[in-house]
Amino acid sequence: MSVAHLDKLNVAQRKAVEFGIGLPDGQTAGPLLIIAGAGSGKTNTLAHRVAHLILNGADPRRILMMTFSRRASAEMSKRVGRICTQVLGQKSSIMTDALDWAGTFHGIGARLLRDYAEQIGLDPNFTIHDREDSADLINLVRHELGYSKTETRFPTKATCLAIYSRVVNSERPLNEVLKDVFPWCAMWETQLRQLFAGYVEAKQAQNVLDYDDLLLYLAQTVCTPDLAEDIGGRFDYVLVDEYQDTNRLQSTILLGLKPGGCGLTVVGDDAQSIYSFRAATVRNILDFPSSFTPPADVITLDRNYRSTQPILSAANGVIDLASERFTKNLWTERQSAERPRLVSVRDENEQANYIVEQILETREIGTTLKQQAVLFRTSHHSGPLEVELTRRNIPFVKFGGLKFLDSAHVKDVLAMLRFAQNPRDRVAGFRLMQILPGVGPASAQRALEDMAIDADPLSALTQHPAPPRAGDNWSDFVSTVQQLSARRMGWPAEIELVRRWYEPHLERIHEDAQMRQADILQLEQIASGYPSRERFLTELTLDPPDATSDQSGVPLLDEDYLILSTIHSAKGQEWKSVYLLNVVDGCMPSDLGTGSTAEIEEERRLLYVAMTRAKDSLHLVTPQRFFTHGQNAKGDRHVYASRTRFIPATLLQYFECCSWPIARPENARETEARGVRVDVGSRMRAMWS
DNA sequence: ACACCTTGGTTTTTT
DNA sequence: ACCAAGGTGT
Repeated sequence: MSVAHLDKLNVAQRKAVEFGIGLPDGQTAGPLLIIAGAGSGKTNTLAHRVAHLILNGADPRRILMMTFSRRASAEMSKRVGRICTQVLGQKSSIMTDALDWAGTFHGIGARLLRDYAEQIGLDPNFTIHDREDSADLINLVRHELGYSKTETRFPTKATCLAIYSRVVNSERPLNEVLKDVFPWCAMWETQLRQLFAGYVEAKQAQNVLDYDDLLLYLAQTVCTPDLAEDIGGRFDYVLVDEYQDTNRLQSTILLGLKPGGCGLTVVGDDAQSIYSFRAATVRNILDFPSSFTPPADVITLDRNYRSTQPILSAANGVIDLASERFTKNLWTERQSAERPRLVSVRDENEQANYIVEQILETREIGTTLKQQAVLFRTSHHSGPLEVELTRRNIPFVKFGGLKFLDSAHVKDVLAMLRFAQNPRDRVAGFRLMQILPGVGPASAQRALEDMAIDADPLSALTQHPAPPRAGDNWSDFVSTVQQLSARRMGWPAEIELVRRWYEPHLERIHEDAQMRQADILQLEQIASGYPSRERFLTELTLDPPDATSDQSGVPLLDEDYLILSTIHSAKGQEWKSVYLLNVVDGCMPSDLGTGSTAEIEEERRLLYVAMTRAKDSLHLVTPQRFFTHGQNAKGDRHVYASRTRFIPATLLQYFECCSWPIARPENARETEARGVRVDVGSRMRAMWS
């Protein structure tokens, strides 16, 4: 057996790859925790371990690989595929095709729940609500309970959902969560409890699951002895990447799947924990070894292969100031004379100009656009840059932030498909009916009520009298639903039917119907890539197309384009050149996240994650002022900003500090020489005299 | 009674 | 530039 692939690994990596493989009597490896710093070849090591397992006779169909985010999951699958090709040679495509239990916790959850639905009393036709849908449903219950008319303002639907989600994901009681995370809502504890009870009942009556249910139901399932053995027995090896991003509920699932920790490997880095707003906790990593008897083995990877020493020194400097650390500083042998740049510019427009110039310059010397990325804290920070890129015809793809699927018109079309799939889905029905002119919340509720109490909701809908002023629109709607449910035309012809029903409404409702229509045609394109309506609906909510580029749709694969990404979505990625926007207080840390020290610490780790994405060159840009688009009560248009608090004066030694554009005195003189003065005001007055 | 319009108060990051 | 209450018109 060839072990050549192991030669490229360092001692620690190799230990992690070979851990517990080749034990006598076919014993499986015990639990293993790999603490791995940024760029230490973490995913690579995991991928090698998978390849090595297969090489040593493990059945790829019985290997489960999970992570929290879709981007990380895609990266993991890609790397495993590549390593397997190298290691396994020609057999590899058969083997990697069989490795199909790879995905996010939510995606794996959805898949397992469809398999076990019958056994846990779930209708396998369940539909999945995204966050918006869940909020809408919670809002319906909120109205029913009369909480929209309270004396003082009841929390909004989004806040209610956030609280609910936090309770579920952190596995903590409501009163504690309220006290710690949502103190301003603590007075509503009783009402919230009632609201959540109603919400859960509504979901069950409508046969829908929300994101949290995918985990919650799975956790419940794997904690039921018989089923646990059955599900756990399907997998010989369970590997989890980005373990610091998991929360209590997810660790419950893991421990349920593999109570003894046999075949379980998790990889993580506490310095990169940036999802605590989703109840992720570093305690999962810290407590992992002692969750088992005997405790899990721990292997640490602290050699960085990605960045040059100056970049790494700066990043280490930032994370050194964190109040709590568990992992060691990273080291590398990649020397370079170039320190990361800290660039001061006047405002966000100059920031955009600076970045565009640098990017083009870098491309001139041979770094493609794809090897460069612009990162930012919140999605809208890239606004001015996107304008500039579009103006100068530089193609880009943006990850994170507003999605295609969030736009109203796309949601309308999807709601129709969902409603036909599952007529008990009230959120979908409620939305659809109100599209029709002359139909509002009251008429919609009445129709849905009729459907809800009927054993056959569809026939209840046909028999329901049309609302007085809805006219023909109502019967058009009903017959469209019927045709879709009858499934005569098959997929993807169905979506064309939906489009034809929706088009007149689209033109009536929206001024910019043209652009929106193009989106719907694009949705149709995407839809035709899926084998069935069910698959399309499920996979679209769990795995929506997350990249948005300027209008014309995602650039072709062979085209070169620049990457724009939120820092969160950049996790696990790397680029030759990285540009970080708005490295100023108020953006990093976001002034929304400066409440508690824990939040500030998370913002610091965020900066660390961003900086460690860079291989060769790193630019942190600090505009002296930036726009806050009217969110403060004050509504101040621009705010004067100072450098982020995470880079105090003591750390400036690690950076090359400069301002841009470089002041050129002769330019100033030129302007003055040209300086013809015009009194525009007097000309204006002259116009009217 | 209901749909639709106006006005006032918000907003991160991901599944 | 977006969502949730209250007011107005049919």
